[in-house]
Amino acid sequence: MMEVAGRSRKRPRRRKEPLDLHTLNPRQREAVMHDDGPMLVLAGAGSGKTRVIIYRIARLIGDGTSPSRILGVTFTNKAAGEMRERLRSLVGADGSKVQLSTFHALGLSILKAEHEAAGLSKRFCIYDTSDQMSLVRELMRRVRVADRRLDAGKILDIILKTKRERLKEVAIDWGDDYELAAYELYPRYVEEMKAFNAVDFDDLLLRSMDVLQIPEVGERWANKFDYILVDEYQDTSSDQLAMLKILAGDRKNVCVVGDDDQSIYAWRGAVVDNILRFGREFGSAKEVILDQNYRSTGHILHAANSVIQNNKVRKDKKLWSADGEGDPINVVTCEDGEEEATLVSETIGKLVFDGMKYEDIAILYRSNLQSRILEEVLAADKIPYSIVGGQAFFERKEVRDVMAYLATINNPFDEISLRRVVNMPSRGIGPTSLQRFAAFGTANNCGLYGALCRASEIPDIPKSAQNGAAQFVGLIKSFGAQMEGASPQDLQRHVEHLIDEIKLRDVIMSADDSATVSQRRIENVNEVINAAHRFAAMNPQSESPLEDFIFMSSLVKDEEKEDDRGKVTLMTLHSAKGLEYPAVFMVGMEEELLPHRRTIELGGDLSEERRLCYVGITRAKKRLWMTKCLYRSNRGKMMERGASRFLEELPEGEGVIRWNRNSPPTDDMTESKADEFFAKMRAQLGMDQG
DNA sequence: GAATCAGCAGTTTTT
DNA sequence: CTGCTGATTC
Repeated sequence: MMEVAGRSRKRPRRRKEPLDLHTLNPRQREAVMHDDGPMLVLAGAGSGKTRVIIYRIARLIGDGTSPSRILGVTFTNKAAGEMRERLRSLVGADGSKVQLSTFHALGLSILKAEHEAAGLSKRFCIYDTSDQMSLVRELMRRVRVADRRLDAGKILDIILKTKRERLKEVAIDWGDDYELAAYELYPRYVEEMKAFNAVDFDDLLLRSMDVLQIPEVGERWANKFDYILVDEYQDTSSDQLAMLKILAGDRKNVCVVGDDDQSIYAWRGAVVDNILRFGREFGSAKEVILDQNYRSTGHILHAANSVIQNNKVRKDKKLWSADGEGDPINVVTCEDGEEEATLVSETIGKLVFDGMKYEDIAILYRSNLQSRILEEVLAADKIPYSIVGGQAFFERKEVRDVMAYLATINNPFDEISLRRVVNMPSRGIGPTSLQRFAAFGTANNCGLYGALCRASEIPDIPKSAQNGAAQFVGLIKSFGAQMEGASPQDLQRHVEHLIDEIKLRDVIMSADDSATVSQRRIENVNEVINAAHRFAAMNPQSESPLEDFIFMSSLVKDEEKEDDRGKVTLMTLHSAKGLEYPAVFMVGMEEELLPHRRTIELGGDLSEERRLCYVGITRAKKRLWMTKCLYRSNRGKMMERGASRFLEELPEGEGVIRWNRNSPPTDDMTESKADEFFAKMRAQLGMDQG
């Protein structure tokens, strides 16, 4: 299984946790000690579920199971990495032999191993969403089904949905332009993906499922693992469940851990039902409920319980804590968004004055739009912050450019990557020439790359474009030959050479943008070289390093891990899942923001929005503020706002104090000290200005 | 082949 | 109010 190329993880070595079962509560111990057969662990927020998984794996190894026959499945590479580390600190070297993977990486492993059976040639590539979009856009241009400005994303959605449901053609339910366009483009999408030797994210699951249907292949994989553990099971899709069933074989030694109340990705195909009917899928399953919370204080948990209880379909459980009630939670009404941001900023100032660290504080919101005003005010108040969920490293334009070159070198039939780089830097191959090349490729069944190879045979192509094509093909071929049989250690050198060869840094420097932006881009390009180096260091055994490096880049959303210490964290409620902070602000607790307008309009099921609220509340360890505005400027216009219905669902009584920003409660924590603090701050600001 | 402009849409996003 | 896309222009 492929290693994740994370930033060099220099975090302090974790203290070695002894495998002492007495540190577990009875329920946790039950889950850890459970013998064979399926088990569902319903783990409420903050109930120590990761610990249970780690300890269970350690216990299995301790009882003689070979580590390499244990499979742990997570949803993110980050989670897999963290689990690997904790495991290593618990059981030592054996821990690294455990197979830890995401469903998608697992699918990729299967497709790589069984590519012949899957009908893929050895060098296939993975298309991510933006590659898929490019393909759909290209198809829209080519087939003028509806040359009006249709949103390629919507068409893609329909195509992908059809593909996931394994339908032969797009169902026409509404007969609108999107459906008709998708209907027209669907077969072409499939055809082109095949011609390009490309698979998309869904294919990693769907096509590996196809392969596993072949009896001897399925059997081989079903016998690979003795025990399977799945984290965040509430987020599994029906395909993932199906895959799990095959891998589990008849032994059904499957342990899934999840929380139906934290299922917030149904819109992305997660099936909450998977958790509610796990027993039916796997036969009589043991069920363990972890509801003792080790994270938050009482009032916060009461609030969370109180809100989530309003969801009708759920596994009944109630979080409780052995610790005290703690501070009440604050529900604050503000005038408008700016005042809300100011309130948050000032309160953070007080918290820090009282000794809290910036990194202990998080601001959560429903939609990324909300971050802007917060940023402005925090910056003005000189409060350091960092935002989670910016553009992922491998999605940045200049990084994609490099990766597209590598993808083309690896698989020249990958036309999306090919088109991206063929005229970068400029080689005199404009849209018209490209069009002619493409037409020739189609007519002679040799693809765009084949056409570029035979540039001189094609009429109506200007000499300059012919030369450009020859030069380009020469470059691709030369690197292709170099990469052939290259060792992982060679990879970095080749990538460096490539970047020089295509004069990427010059291209960036001569582009429009400001010096700082260009500088950043060049740093990103350099970072690709570093990433190649890290990849080589982590995968010294890779037989096709180029290919594996590209795969890694498609599967790993490697956020730039800037140093978040000393900074307040801003992020969406979705990104906050799995994290915890001593102090949390949930801003924009308003109708049409927290139950989001789109969800309200779609009529009916607000349970996922409620879960989102629940996730937000349960991130807080000690202090929680929920803020709302009476007015908010929407798109240029001030709009009156209503309080989120979820605020009504909070408990009554001393655990929740509701107040208005204009009349804060008198017993405010350290008001006099805070005044002193702000006086000092104002003086400082005054000095800065003068 | 690059630059500028008008028009439009505007949740969430682990892979 | 923004940010992106496609079309138009030089």
